[in-house]
Amino acid sequence: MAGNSRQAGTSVTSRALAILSAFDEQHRAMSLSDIAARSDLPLATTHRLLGELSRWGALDRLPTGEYVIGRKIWDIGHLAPAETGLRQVAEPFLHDLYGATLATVHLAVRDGTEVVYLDRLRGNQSVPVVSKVGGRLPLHATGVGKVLLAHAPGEVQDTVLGGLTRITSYTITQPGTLRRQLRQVLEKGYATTREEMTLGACSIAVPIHQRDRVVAALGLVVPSLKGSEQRLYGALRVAAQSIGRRL
Amino acid sequence: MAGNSRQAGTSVTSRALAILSAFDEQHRAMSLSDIAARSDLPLATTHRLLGELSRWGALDRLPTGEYVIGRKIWDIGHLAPAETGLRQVAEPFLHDLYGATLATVHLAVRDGTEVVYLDRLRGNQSVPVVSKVGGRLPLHATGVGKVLLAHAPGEVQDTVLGGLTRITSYTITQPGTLRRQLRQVLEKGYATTREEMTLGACSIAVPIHQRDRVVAALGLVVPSLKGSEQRLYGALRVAAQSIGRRL
DNA sequence: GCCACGACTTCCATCCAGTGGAAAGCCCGG
DNA sequence: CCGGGCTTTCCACTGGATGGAAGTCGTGGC
Repeated sequence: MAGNSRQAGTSVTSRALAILSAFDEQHRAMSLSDIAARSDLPLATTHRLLGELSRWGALDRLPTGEYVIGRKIWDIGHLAPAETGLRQVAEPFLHDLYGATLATVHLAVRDGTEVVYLDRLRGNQSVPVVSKVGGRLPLHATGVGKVLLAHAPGEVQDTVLGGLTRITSYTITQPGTLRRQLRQVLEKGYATTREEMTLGACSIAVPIHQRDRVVAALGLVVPSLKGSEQRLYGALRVAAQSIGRRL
Repeated sequence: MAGNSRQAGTSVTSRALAILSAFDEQHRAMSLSDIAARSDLPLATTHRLLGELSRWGALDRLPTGEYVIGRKIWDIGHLAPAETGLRQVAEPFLHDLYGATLATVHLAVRDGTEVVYLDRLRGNQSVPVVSKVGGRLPLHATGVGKVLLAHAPGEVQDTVLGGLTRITSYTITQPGTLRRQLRQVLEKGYATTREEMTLGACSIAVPIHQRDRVVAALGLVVPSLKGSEQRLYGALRVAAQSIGRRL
């Protein structure tokens, strides 16, 4: 007595992809049952797909039996032109920026209503930051996020402004306040945050233009912007222009 | 009149994976027909699978109609623990190394008979290097490669020694010579190359130990090792030990 | 201007590969 | 030694993937 009653709209391929989607920052290692539950697939099916994915190298298996994302995915991911191209070009300028400011340097793009960090240079003894390369954060509480949001289509802005979650006591949660700031970002050419994402961390960020489109943002994280805002902005602007010219 | 005669041993999932495998360093952007040819699948099937993969975000489509690896793969790849964990830990030490030496810094692991570069800090005006983050190079012609090869299982060594391809006129292609060097790597604790991969570039590299296993290699690329070998080795050893302790 | 050619997209009858419930292993901890 | 949770294997069934062919689009040669 065997069954067969697949849900509508789920091709075989998308099931394999659903399994990959089950992994995220909070779920880097999962057991068979976890994965089956999170991807909403029957155990037996999940088991077979996990086998195929592991054999190919998309997943690895830990000694504990848990599954994790494998090297092959990491590998192939680095062929993505947007990410890698931009990174490649920006890399030396990020180093220069770090050398000139000793602040944590961020290179980020927008994906939907989130910031995705493409690269990060972390100063050794500098402010603690939560960003990770490949990681995501909300658009409204980071320097690079505000820049990207200010240059995003209106509908994206509306979505984000409609759900401003509080992260620290300084996070901006009033749509009106943020909208005003976004207008200023366009006027002044840079965005700042003051402990809105992490207590003790302020940031300043500028857009990177490719031709006349904003494709990424470049930011610095420092303990305080007091007095150094213009100097940091100057360094950022030069770097962002140089990167943009080379795209 | 439709047909259906699938080759044995090709599950649906592996067809989707075959498509992803069709992409590599030399083929970052391909048309439908290219992909179908390279993954040895019928056009119509490839077309449908490409559609599914694109819809999910595994692939993007350029304005020209060509397909490229999409951000989602890049994203998920960064959840791979081996790659990301090691990188995360090593990052600050790589910066220190760069600061201390101003040489190009490499962090790499072995995958089969190749080096995979996990991270690279490129000095601005330093020697040109061919490595890319996520890229692969042969084991026998790079500093990090020799280290990883020296600590690899015998069968891997045999395979590599059996096919030493020439890259520059200084590349070591005599199995005996290389085998002798590998023994020295184990004795001295570090490996060197002299223009074996790129003319005008020498390198020095050390292993990174996790408990008592060699999990990665750390290397520097400089115009010349003359006189600075011991100083560079010292800096590398300290960094590698610090990284190893934190794993 | 028009046709020919290549590349991409859509269609659909066929049929076998994927499916998933169930049952059998396996492993701990009590 | 037994019970419960998790993983692995099994297999009859069926509906979705398949791919040859036909349709469409774009382009360049004459």
